[in-house]
Amino acid sequence: MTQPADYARIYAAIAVIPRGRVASYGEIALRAGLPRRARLVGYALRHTPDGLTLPWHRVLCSDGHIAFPVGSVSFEEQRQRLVTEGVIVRNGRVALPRFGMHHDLDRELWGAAPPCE
DNA sequence: GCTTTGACGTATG
DNA sequence: TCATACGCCAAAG
Repeated sequence: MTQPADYARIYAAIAVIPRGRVASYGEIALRAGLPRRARLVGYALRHTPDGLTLPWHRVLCSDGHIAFPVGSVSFEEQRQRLVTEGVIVRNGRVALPRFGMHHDLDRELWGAAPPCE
């Protein structure tokens, strides 16, 4: 069932994530029209074609933690890239309610300033 | 073709 | 918050 077009949509969905924002594997899968296929997103990222550059560091697990093992080179690189974009990473985790794409709705409700902190 | 392996996710205790 | 279990499914061997 999985076709080349599926991967294209996965890569496209990732490319759309705004700077300073993050999304989960599950969200990407959903946006790509592939519900419950978060693992496929992981596979797609692992095998990103040469020449295609993506904001892969903006993809996290559903609870906001970095998928790589803590301390691994990839982990550090992802954390660094996120911090560089202004995303707060604490203990290998990101506060999805604040940095997730879904947070856009809150802006309309609360304005520029977040309700807390 | 069957088994194992994941850059995952949800449920449950 | 941590752990364990199970669902998921394309690739790899």
